[in-house]
Amino acid sequence: MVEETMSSRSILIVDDEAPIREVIAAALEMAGYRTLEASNAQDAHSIVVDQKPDLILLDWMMPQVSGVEFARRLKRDPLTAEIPIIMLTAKGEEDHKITGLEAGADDYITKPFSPRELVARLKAVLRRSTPAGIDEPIEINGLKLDPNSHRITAHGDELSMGPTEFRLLQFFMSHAERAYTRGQLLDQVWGGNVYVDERTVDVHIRRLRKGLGDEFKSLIQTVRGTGYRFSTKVTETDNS
Amino acid sequence: MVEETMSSRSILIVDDEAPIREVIAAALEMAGYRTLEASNAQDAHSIVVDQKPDLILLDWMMPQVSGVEFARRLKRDPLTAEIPIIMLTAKGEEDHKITGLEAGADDYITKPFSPRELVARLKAVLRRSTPAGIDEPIEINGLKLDPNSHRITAHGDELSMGPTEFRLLQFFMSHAERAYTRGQLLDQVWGGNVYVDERTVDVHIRRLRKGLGDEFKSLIQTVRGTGYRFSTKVTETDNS
DNA sequence: GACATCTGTAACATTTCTGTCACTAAAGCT
DNA sequence: AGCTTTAGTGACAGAAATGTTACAGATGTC
Repeated sequence: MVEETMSSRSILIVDDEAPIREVIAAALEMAGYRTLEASNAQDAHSIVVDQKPDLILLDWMMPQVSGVEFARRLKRDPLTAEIPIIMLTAKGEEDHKITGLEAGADDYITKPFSPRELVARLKAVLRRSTPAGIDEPIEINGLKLDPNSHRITAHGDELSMGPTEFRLLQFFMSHAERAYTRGQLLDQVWGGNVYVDERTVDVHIRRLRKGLGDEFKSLIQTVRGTGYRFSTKVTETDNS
Repeated sequence: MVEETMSSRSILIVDDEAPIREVIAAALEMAGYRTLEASNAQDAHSIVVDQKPDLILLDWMMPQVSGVEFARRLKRDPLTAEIPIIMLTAKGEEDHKITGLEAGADDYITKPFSPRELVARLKAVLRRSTPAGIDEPIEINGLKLDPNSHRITAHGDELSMGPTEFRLLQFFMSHAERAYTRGQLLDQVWGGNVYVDERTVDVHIRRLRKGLGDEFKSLIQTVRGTGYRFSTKVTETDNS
């Protein structure tokens, strides 16, 4: 997995069972995050206000104030509403998904889950919810991608492509001039926790090239034996 | 499903029931993996230490030492901690979330599962456990090799060559001024246990020189009776 | 529900790479 | 110079990687 180098974020883990908290904390710290822990909603709330964690992992089942209730409360307060929440639900509680969504959770993880999955989804949520800065439009040679309006234009003309192609292009444009393997692209664009054949990447590359049109499709270059690369340096006899 | 040729990875299957092991082994071998089998923790441990498998498929339920216990043991030992583990759990055992997390499994598969799913998830785990480091470009006399973009440029102009030539050049550039035998090159560039005629190296040297062009091909020097060498110092005997 | 869109996979087509061989050229040796 | 050994070269068939197309299921919309 290709790691992002960013100032370590802090994650608040809210669960009434200490062993679970510890396991999760260990996994997150291994992945380079700082962790905070709380066993109940009261403590959790103090910590949220006090430490402003970057994300909250919230167990659905908790004595007294339930996870849902706590989430709802956080989302109501403008001060804390922006903090993304990932709900931890156990098998069989999946039906409560709707309630959870209403409460304002940003993602769900169903127990049991692997540490990798946890970290992967956590990253995804963090990436998505990063407020400003990262969402700046990227423009290269007249090809402009705007993450906010979700639009791609070539010299002003709008190009249309599917969501996956959009994310793929977005990733490429923000990581130009570097070759990525299909596996890395799956991790970065699809999200680490999917089980998809690597050849699927090829198909989406094809769709992306098609969507870019003749003028820009050459920016997506094949690196034979490795993967693909987004590069403004066009070479006819391109190869590895 | 046609699979990659990569130096086939070895997977250790640990399950006390022989039929299950065989089914799994067959599926994995079909997908191009080498398989090792063990019916209990003791055997499994010997194999792990001895053969260093790339991944372990571990049944949750096992007589004597349970899968969880075994996993925990492996993760405790620095020597084996890096080997990813996929747990096989049966229906109804799903609740053992905490134990499994603590044990350090990298993924879960719930029986019954399709061979297809197994292979897919296995690939995903393997993919993630083999990170791609960020390497520094190497530059010598205007010849630059950049592992990140996977490019070779001569004074800015891109040179094109095949994957093997790329690796060969990469090896040479990071081990300049030293002669290597064909055997050593096969080991280093082709990777350990390949059975390839040594003269094949000559052919790739030829291709590499061709790819480098007139200006740089003299950097690849023949050491008669021994092998080849990458050197910036042009030998006198060549000046005739 | 009919319709459109998107996704992942499989199957087939095409391109590129690989390892060998046969042969030539050069170097070493007596 | 002859003879022997070693390296350079071009051609080629099979293997491998990538490109392309078609399709079935999933999802969302009206």
